[in-house]
Formats: sequence, C-alpha cells, structure tokens
Amino acid sequence: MARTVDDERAVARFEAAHPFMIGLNAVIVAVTEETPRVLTVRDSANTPDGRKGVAALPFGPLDPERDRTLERGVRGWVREQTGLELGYVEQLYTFGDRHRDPIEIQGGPRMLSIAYLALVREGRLSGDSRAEWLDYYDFLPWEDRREGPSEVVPEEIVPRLREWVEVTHDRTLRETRRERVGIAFGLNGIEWDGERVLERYELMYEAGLVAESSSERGRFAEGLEEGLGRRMAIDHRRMLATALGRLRGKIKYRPVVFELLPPTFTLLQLQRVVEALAGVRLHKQNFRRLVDRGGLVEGTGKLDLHTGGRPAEQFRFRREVVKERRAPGVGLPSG
Amino acid sequence: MARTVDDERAVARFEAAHPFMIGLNAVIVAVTEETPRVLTVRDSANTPDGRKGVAALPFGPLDPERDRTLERGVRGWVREQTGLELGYVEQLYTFGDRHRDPIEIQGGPRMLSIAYLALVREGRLSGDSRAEWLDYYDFLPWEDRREGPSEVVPEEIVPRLREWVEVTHDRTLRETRRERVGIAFGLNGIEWDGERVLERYELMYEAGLVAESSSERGRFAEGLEEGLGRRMAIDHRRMLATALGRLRGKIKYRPVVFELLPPTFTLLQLQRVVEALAGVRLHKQNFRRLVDRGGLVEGTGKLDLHTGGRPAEQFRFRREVVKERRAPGVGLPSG
DNA sequence: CTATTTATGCTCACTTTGAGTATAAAGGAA
DNA sequence: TTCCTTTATACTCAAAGTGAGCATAAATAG
Repeated sequence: MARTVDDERAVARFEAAHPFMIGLNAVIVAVTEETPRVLTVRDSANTPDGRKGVAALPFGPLDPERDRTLERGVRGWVREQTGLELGYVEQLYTFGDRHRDPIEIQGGPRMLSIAYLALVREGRLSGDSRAEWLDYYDFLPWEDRREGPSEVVPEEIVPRLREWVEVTHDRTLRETRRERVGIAFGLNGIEWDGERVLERYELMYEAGLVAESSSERGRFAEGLEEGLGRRMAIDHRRMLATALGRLRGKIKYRPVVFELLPPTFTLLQLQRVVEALAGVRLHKQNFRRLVDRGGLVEGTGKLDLHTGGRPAEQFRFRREVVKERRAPGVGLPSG
Repeated sequence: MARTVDDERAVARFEAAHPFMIGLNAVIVAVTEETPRVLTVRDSANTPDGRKGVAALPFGPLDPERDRTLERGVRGWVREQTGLELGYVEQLYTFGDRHRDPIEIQGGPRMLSIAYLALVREGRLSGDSRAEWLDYYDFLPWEDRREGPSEVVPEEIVPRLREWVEVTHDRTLRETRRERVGIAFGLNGIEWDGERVLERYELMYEAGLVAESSSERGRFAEGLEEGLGRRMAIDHRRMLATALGRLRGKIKYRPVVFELLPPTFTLLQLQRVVEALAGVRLHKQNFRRLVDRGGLVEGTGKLDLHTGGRPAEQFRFRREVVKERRAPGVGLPSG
C-alpha cells in the first residue's frame, strides 16, 4: 500500500480500518402527463411484520470486479433489475453517516451509499420487475404547489415545527432552528424557495414528523401515525429530497428537461413537465417567449391535433443551443 | 445482513465483494491578496526517484470507529494534519473509477475517494505541517483570465487538441470531440464559460497534455516535457478542477465569498476575491451596485485609510440577506 | 352557428445590465 | 501650497430582459 501522503499514522489507521460496503442508489425520474414519478422497488427487509414491504430506491452493490466506473455500475444493475436503459445520469451525493440503516447498529460493516440521479422517458419495465413507478409527490406532498401552497404546510407542518422550536432549551440552538424553519418554509416575509427541498425534509426529520425519524418520534408527531408523506426505506427519502432540489436548480441553467420528453412535443407539454418538476405554475406566454427566444427549441412544422383546442405546433430540442448560450435552461419566473 | 432490497443475487454478490478503502480528500481554498490558494501536502509515495514529492491534496482515511459522519471525518484530520479549523465545508464528488491510482493495479483493494470543498481565511498552519499553501492557478494556469485570455490556450492547448481531434479515426467520435473542444475552450463564436473547468481539464487529460495522463502521453504532448500546468498526485488535479468549477457556479447564488474574507472589508477587496475565483475582471461601479443593492453588505461607517487613494468605507456581510433574497450571490457579469 | 378550449402574437410598464461620465478625498511630488 | 495620481463613490443612459395581460386564431362539442 504505497498510496498515501506518507503520514505514518494515517497509513496505519487506514489499513486497520474495517472494510466498507458500497451501495449504489439511483433516483430515476420520469414525468407522465403532468405527474413526476420515481422508480421504486419493494424492500421487505425493513418490514419484519411480513407486510408488503416499504418503497425503496433501486439499489445495488458496487461490484469491484465488473464495474470499472461507478456510473457504469449504476447503469448496469438498473438494466438488470428493471430493464431500463438510462440516458442522463449524474452523481448526486454520497451518504455515509453511521447508523443510516438501523440494522447496521448490530455491528456489521459500515455502509456507504453513492446516490445517482437519472432522467428517463417513462417506459415499460422488464427484468425481475419488482420495480414500480410511483408519484414523486406522494413522498414529499408539500413540495407540489402547482395548485397553490399545500394546506399541509400551514396546518400540520409549521405549527408542529414551531412547537419544536419553542421547547428547545438552548437559546442559541432555538434561534438557529427558528431561522432555519423560516427560511425553509417561507415564513415571516421570506419567499418559498423551491430548491430548498432537502432543508425542509431535514427539519421535518429532526422534529420527528416523518416516519423515518428514529423510533421515538416524540410529541410533535401527535396525531400523525404514519408521519407526513409516504415513507421510504432507510434514508431513501432524503435522497429523493436531494434529487428534487438538485433537479429544480439544474433545470434553470442546463437543458435537462428534454431528457424527460419525447423527441417532439408541444410547448404546453414542455411547460407541464417543467411545472411538474418545479412544483409551480408558470405564465404561458412568457414561458414560450423564453424557450424560443432562448433558442432552446425549433418548430417542426407539424401540428398536434389532439390538444382539445386549436392545434399546437410540435417542437424539437435544438441541441446546438449548448454551443451558443452560457446557461441554456428554462428560467423559472414566479407564475 | 438483512439490509437490502431482497434481491438474492445482489445480496450474494454484495457479501462476496472485496472490501473497499475509503479516502477523504479536501480541496481547501483561501484567497490571499488577489491570489487564490489551495492547501497541499507532499506525497513522496508517488515519486519513487527520491525527489521532493509531488503536490497532493490533504488526504485521510475514513475511520469508521471515530468518524460518525463523513464531514466530521474531514474536519477531524484536517485539524490534525494542518491545525486548520474548517468553516464552510461541502461535499464535492466521489471518485471511484478503477485504476485512478496506478499503484492500485497491483491487486490491492479498490480505492474510493470522497472529495470535499472547504473555504477558509488563510491562516498559519500548525500540526505536523508538511502542509503548504500553493497558488491555485499554478495547477490550472489557463483558468486565470484576469489579464485577458491566457496565451497558452491559443498557442499550446488548442492546436494540440485540434490535432488530437483530427487524427481520431471514428467519425462520430471525432465530431463529438470537436464539439467538446469548441464548447470547453470557447471556439468558433462560442463564449468561454468560466464554469467548464472540469471539461477543459478532462479534454487535456484525454489528449495526453497533462503530466497525469497515463505513461504514454503520445505525440500531442511533444515539447511539453512536464505537461501543461503543475502536476499533482493521482487524480487530485481533477478534484481541483471540479472544485473550481463548483465554486465559480456557487458564488453566483450563495454568499460563500464571505467565508474567504475578514469580518470587515472594503468593496474593492470583496471584488478582488470574486475576480480571483471567477478568473475575470469585473466592472467596478456595477459590481458595487450589485452587492449593495442586493443587500449583501452594509457599511460599518469606519474607513480604511490604506487604499492608496481616497479612503474606502469598510463593509460587513449582512447575514440576514439569506432570509430575504432567493439567490443572494454576486452575479458575474462579463467585465 | 356558437360557446369553449387551447395556441400564439403583441403591447406596455418596470427592472436589471453594461458601459460610461463626473466628482470626491486621500497621499506624494514639485 | 498646488497639482497629479490613485482609489472611492454617485449618477446617467441606453439596451435587454421580465411580469402581466389583451387580442386574435383555429380547433372541437354541442
């Protein structure tokens, strides 16, 4: 083991270290009609009571023999498990805190998961398909504000979080929490920021408002038997939150939406997909001005007659835009 | 090992898998006067010839016993190795491709590195300091365009890359490469994009223009004994490139620059730090309009008399801005 | 034929940007 | 002291970009 920065102590500790297990997780996103979806599998390991099994993200081990790169590893077993061929793939985050998985406590090796974000056009699943497409917002309902702010925020989340803040003994910590809640949920004059998905989830997790919070969910969850939103295995919902936040940011400056659309589409279809991800409604005329003045799309001349009104022209993505503009995304104005 | 998504084959392969070694790397950035710096250590393991040792990023193993979270791990051994107490820390990327380290080929366990980005005010180093602050742009000279585009781009880099493109046999691959070069280096009408740091480095790596490219550097490197820019251990320069790209992006929408500045500073000092990172000069009057109209800073009333001209007011960062604006960064206009 | 629905073109006020001009307040040199 | 150089800071102005909405076009369902 010559590889290191010749720090003797480090080398020694390194070699003595327990082995790790490396898992690869994928948050695979598609949008059908107007609902964002995520590909899930059933994890019965985490429901000892023999019920159907909680939803989990597709998961696979990194096979050091086969997978020359991490990304190939992800693509490989997603193909095996679901028959899906991934297009756009990007590394999201590496989760490695101890005790992410309750079962790990019992002395097994430390578990590390590298999460990836993938975008696909929803397709039929093959493979040993225990895989299933589920509605993304079932897991994070408060993130969908297309029909206005979700009532669960003022009615359930904010009051409970406020209480959680108030009973914090340490003064500094209390103020920090108050500030975090305000920023994350857009209180006292602050605007709701669609990208702060993870901050919102983490606050709810810390306050015990989601089912994944450790067994003692505490008093703030009174009346929330199942917690808020649908639960997922281990810390997979945190990955979901991370992915959504990243995607909402990325959409603004890179033309990634097109990965989710068929080769040709109407401008309204495009808009609906963006809205589905961003979780807000957009102004139609301005949206179309943005995308075609920005050179993101070009008309094909063909019409889509199934719009329910005047036929819409079909457009396609202009790949060349990447060479022309600095940040060719779809800006997300207010509404 | 109950943890998994009940895929028998996966479980089996998982348990049979070789152990991995997990390393933590930190790209620790500071800005002194007007030069961005990175904290490095010497890695003699990679220079068998007994010379001084190539520059490397501070490196440490993840200690599963001690480090409850990855971030604590990074903070911990940076403290030990350099005496530095890190402030702002963010996870950058996980590098896990096989044979990142040439030495690994000889059959050792697979090596995975999780890289972090940290921002600090440059300080004195303690600890067993083999650590040293070096100029960031020594490693990526072409990224500094404050005095205009670096001549090395048109004189050395682009001609060699063009040749590399031209001799590509496969037609599709050749076109892809041509396009990549154009986008990354701002050719044929495309604008130079400061954030594409990694894309530029990877092209140069692939074409064999940097010393880290595998032993056979090939004909495009003729006359470049040492490769372009100063070399680093293993794939650390790739981490440097990743970090700079990320930082250049982040600076625009999060107030991270202030992590690099003293508590109070003049607007010109602030501007110089931003310019140092962005690698471009900015328009002074517009820059100051941006930061104070954006509510990023507030005057302290005190003056700095050592400006060399009229005294400048000293400002401080307005922490509250985070609660008010959606993207409180310093936009980076052209010049 | 008409009401309804979606598509698409265009206006208008307002804000943000890019680029300068002009003036102020230090120190140093003549 | 006066002038010259240097940096700070206030303002102007045109061009480009945004948020909102009005108006017209072209389908379909009764």
